Amino acid sequence: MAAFPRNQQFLDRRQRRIDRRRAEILAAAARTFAEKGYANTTTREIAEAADVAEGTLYNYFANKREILLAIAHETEAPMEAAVMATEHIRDRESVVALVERALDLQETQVHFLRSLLAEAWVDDAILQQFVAIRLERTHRRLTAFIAEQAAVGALRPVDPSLTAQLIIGMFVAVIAPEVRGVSGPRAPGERRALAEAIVDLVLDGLLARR
Amino acid sequence: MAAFPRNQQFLDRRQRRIDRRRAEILAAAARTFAEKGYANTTTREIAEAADVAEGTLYNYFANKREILLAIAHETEAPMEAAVMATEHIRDRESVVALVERALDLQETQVHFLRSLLAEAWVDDAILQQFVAIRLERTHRRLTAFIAEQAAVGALRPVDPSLTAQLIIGMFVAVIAPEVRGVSGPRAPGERRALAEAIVDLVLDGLLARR
Amino acid sequence: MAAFPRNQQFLDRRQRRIDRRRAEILAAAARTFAEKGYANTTTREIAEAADVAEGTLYNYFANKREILLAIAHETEAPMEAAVMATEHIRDRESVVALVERALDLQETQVHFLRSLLAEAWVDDAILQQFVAIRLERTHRRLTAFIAEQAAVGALRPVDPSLTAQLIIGMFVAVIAPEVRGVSGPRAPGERRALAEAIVDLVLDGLLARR
Amino acid sequence: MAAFPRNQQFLDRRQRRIDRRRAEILAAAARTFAEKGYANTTTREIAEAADVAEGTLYNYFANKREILLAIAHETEAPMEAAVMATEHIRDRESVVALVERALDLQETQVHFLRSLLAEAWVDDAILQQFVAIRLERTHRRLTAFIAEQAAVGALRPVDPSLTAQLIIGMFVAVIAPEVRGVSGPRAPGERRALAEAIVDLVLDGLLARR
DNA sequence: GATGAATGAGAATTCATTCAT
DNA sequence: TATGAATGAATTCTCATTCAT
Repeated sequence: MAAFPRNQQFLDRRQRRIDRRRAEILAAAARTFAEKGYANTTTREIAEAADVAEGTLYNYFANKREILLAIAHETEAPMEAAVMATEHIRDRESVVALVERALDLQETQVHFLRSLLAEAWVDDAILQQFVAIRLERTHRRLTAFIAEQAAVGALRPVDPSLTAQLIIGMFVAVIAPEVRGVSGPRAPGERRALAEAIVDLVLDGLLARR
Repeated sequence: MAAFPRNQQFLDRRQRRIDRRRAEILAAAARTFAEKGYANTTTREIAEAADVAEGTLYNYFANKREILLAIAHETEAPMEAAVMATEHIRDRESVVALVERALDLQETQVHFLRSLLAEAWVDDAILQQFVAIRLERTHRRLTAFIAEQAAVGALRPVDPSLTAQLIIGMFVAVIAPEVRGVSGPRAPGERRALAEAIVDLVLDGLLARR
Repeated sequence: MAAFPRNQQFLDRRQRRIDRRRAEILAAAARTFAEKGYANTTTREIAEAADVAEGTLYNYFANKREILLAIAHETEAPMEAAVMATEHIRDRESVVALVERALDLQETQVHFLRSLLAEAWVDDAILQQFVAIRLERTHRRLTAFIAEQAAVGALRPVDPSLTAQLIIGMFVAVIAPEVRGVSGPRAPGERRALAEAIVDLVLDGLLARR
Repeated sequence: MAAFPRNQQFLDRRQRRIDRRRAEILAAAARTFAEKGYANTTTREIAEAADVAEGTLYNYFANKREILLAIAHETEAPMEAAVMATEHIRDRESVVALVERALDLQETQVHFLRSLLAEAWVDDAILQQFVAIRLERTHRRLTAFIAEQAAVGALRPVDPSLTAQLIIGMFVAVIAPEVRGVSGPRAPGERRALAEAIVDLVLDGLLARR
């Protein structure tokens, strides 16, 4: 039928419009949640930020909490990628690259992350489902890596689990200010220096060698 | 006047009763805020947890936010003490002692801290007034200490500010699970091991020495 | 014009399609109203039950209330027929036939009637326009019939109006469970027994004759 | 303790005030539900009718539906009494008394009943819990009575269950207009005539005796 | 000081109706 | 005509705060 492609095209266009609208609402909500926190944000504010009517929100999300969960899901892909990257830690350079990547949080992702983390302090389901689960995986991988390197004599015989936790802490400390919104994005050069400093500290320690 | 001492005594007793009641309310509020977050806690819940009537809260605090601020103020003394302690870092043992102390958060303080930190993610005034200000002081002291030790050749010539930030991150990573409430308090022996591991890692690094 | 018949035919077909669609919507709405009540039924539910889009409803009816009124109008013909039938009460057999017919409510009509009666409890316009008006006509006819039969000595000298009201009450009591939806349709044999029992009771009373 | 009675007295007074307020809200809600139906009545309207703030409703009832259920419960006592009264049917006079009593619905009860019955058309839980259950009990008692009287030869050998249903129908027909609100309360004399007419019709039938 | 019922502004959510496609 | 996303007024319910007792 000749009409099919044309019809299909219309459907596609409509679907694209819907997808775009959904993404706009999500971005607007993330911005607002990041600014004031989930509980202090009203659906009216989200609607205004997204430039739609309040009722329109409910054509895309069942309720306010579903918006938060959708935001949390949006962070899954990039966080997953970051977790995967911990597989490839081999040498100094790979670690530096990893830290750099972790600092490569786009503006949008910053809002999504801040919304997520602020709520994770308060909402056990969010904490467990979207934060703890990934921290734990990262921790496991790092622990395994350290243990394995220690076994072959490349690293000192430290407590692998504890050490992994401390390294993650450094990591978090580095991204925290930006995620919280107290400092803007870092310049690329700064990122590199930061990444190298972490690796340096972790591998060589502070003590001066005689 | 002969009546004075007796009157004074009454006033003291009354004052003590008032102080005690105030502290009870604060502890109850901290528990509840820690469990559900400030915004999700109703004054009714606070009143119930404190076993007083809702109206009674308003005899002690001007409004709900003042309760939160009072909680934040309660954390000032212990946090101040922790900050002060960073003055005394001299050798391995002093650092270990410091970390141990930081882990010495009483049950009550845990609730106060969790309430405070959860809200600091969302409320700029809280963040600035009660958290950032102390982090910055700690960071300054640590930076100065590292620079000074490097100057005399006791430490390697690292970037002192960055290193200070990373060390604080490790610290935070270690207390975070308990503050967030995902793990219970640690056994004393565990604390010591943790403190030693941190110092070990920071000072000697991970690399195996040939 | 030669084209006319063909054109006409198209128009007829289109008109039939429109009429059919309208009837489908009405039936779907009646089912839904009957199940949940007018006020608890959303236009979305009606549309889904009729398998059309929500907007389509508004091509056939000006608004939700017009759908209810159209349903009410649908009940006019059968109820009118029932009212007319009261004209023909002559002997036992004719009354039995009348009651049987009243019980001959089709599945569809049951939904229409339930929607109508539920709303008549709450909506004065509906009550007056579609229910009361017919009850009154029935009552008038029955009253006249009883009076007239009493005048010729066929019936006892009762209060005709009151008696008419009581008879209508029995009627209603008999169809009520099915209309309300608490009992399914009755078997034909049951209907006949019911009709005969009513006539029996009304004409002969309960008292045993000596 | 001397203070006890005084304290008790205060509590009683407070409790009485609370009970009174609750009853006022219930009466106001019943009036409004009776006028517009449950679903068409807003909590704002109830509050206005009760002359309290909207929030106050929720100090007395968990939600709007609980108000309806409380209304339904209010009808329990009088309806129960009416059902109990069917026990005492013995002779003409007792039946007349029974019908009279059923017509003795106070203004308030009329609103409560109308709210209840209107909703019973639409809400299965209400129908079952508050209406059907009592109709069934009444029906059982009446059936048993008729069967027993027929057994001793006092009544004709009719179908007791069917007859009971028809009698209930007459009853309902008599009270329906007032409950629905289309006719005002009847004068006492009228009630007596009505009651006697029902008994007359049921016992003696319509047919003239030769 | 203590109480808790009353308040009403404000929140999330629903839904009849409109209208661009 | 048919569609269904968009709208925003209206609704139910919550909750910090007040105040009479």
